[in-house]
Amino acid sequence: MREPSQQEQRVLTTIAGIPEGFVATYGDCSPGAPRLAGAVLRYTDRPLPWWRVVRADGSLTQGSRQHALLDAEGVPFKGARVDLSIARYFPEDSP
DNA sequence: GTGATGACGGAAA
DNA sequence: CTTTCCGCCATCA
Repeated sequence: MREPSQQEQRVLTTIAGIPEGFVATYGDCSPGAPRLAGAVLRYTDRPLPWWRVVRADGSLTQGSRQHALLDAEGVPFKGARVDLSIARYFPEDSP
């Protein structure tokens, strides 16, 4: 297994630290390189809560599966998007 | 080794 | 409101 870079490490740590009922954006997990966050979720073998990661505008990337999981956690929706003004999680408080 | 791809973001038109 | 374009970085072919 390859040693995770500092940026990858941040992505892993951030996603793992998202509390139930909240979400974080790709940009929050990987500032300056949001595509990296997407790549990590695609290729990692770690058990991460991938459904709690949404686009910067609150729209989902994994359609109904993601919607169902978030809805089950009580994440507030505004139409087809997550209401980030309520459910957004800010990783700066997390290690 | 080079080039294309993608679970993105933000600005511009 | 929508569409287009460029930057970003690990993985894939």
